[in-house]
Amino acid sequence: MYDVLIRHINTHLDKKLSEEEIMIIKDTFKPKKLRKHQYFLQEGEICKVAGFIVKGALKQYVVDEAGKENILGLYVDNWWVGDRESFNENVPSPYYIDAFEESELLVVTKDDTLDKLEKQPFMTEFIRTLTEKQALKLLKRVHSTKTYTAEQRLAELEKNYPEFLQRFPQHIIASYLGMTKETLSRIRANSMKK
Amino acid sequence: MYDVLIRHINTHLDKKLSEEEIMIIKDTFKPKKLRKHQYFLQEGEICKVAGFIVKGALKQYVVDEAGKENILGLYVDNWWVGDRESFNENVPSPYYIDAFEESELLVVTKDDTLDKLEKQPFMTEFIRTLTEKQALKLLKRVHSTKTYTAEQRLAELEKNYPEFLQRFPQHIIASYLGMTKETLSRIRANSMKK
DNA sequence: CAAAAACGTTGATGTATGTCAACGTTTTTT
DNA sequence: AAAAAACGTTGACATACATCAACGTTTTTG
Repeated sequence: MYDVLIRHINTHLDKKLSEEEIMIIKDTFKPKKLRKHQYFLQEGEICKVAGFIVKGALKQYVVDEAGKENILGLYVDNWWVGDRESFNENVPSPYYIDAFEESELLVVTKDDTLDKLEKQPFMTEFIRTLTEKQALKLLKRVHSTKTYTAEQRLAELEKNYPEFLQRFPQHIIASYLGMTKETLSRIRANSMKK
Repeated sequence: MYDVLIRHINTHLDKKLSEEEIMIIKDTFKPKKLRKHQYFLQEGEICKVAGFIVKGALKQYVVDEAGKENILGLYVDNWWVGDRESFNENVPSPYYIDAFEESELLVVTKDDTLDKLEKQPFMTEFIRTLTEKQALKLLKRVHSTKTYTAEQRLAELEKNYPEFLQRFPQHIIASYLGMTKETLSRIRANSMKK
């Protein structure tokens, strides 16, 4: 279980983790299982843990006045979940995050993060790289939501995250891409014909 | 000149900068002036410096096949500019950044960042906070671009960054908000009437 | 200061995508 | 296995916004 996380961290750092560092990781991250549909975080709550997805799939969303889920993020194996702002600043989160599939996570609490992990240079370095990469992805998403047609956005998703299309149903993908399920359906029907 | 930057860093950290740390800052950040319309970064270039805006205004954009500028970011006094991905990974940037007004920056090179700044815990901590805040803003922007109408997006901008409306002409604001200048003009005409 | 460029507004028209509704299929629950 | 819920598709229609074009005003430039 932990080796998935360790391999993940190694691929994002310049040098491999030492035995000692690996021990620290095993000591601070706790396993947590989520049933399908179980909440990881609810609107109004403070996000108390950050989680690494060993296996599974989760979605992050807001619910609008009409009660419709608006998908902001999809997360699968080897990704991180949580609301960083809520976690860091101890403020209520505006987001829901729930398990879309049965999922296995490794989670850390805020206290453990501060007391153990952030004392470790390898960890602060790792967090930094990760946050930066996340920010870059988001900038690209802002850009693509603005400039591309629904069809182009789908093509981009197929290219960058083909696994999403297998794992999530179409109405979820549609919402993530900022379009309705009907539009997505029509686009697919169209591109079939070619 | 440097006190603007120092004050800025102080507001983002838990404890104030020491005299020694201030010396390091003064030693690594170099003043740089940009004329109106001067490039800070061009598409295809590697972003060699990161800059803090002491005074001025810059815009970040991509140019599409039709030659149209598509504004991704607007930056004014007390903000940072640069392409982090290009800067960090030494890869060509897809973005243009240029001065919209005569601007005064304080810039650091990559080498100085690694050799001097990132040896300093206060600086890595600062960069982390900043990157996180940026990521949060971007997530909100992804969300708002997707879910709000043109009118609501303008209202949001007026609330969050009223200074933009003063400093940038309407067609720039429109592009930043992901709409055409005509639409923006009509929205304003409409809300006047009320 | 005259000419040119940039900017903002308004109207006519086009279009991508949303909304609403009905229906068949697949999956989940009991 | 039956019933219920979730999912995907298709059609008719609505609409927010883009595009194109013309024109007046303001700003920049030689």
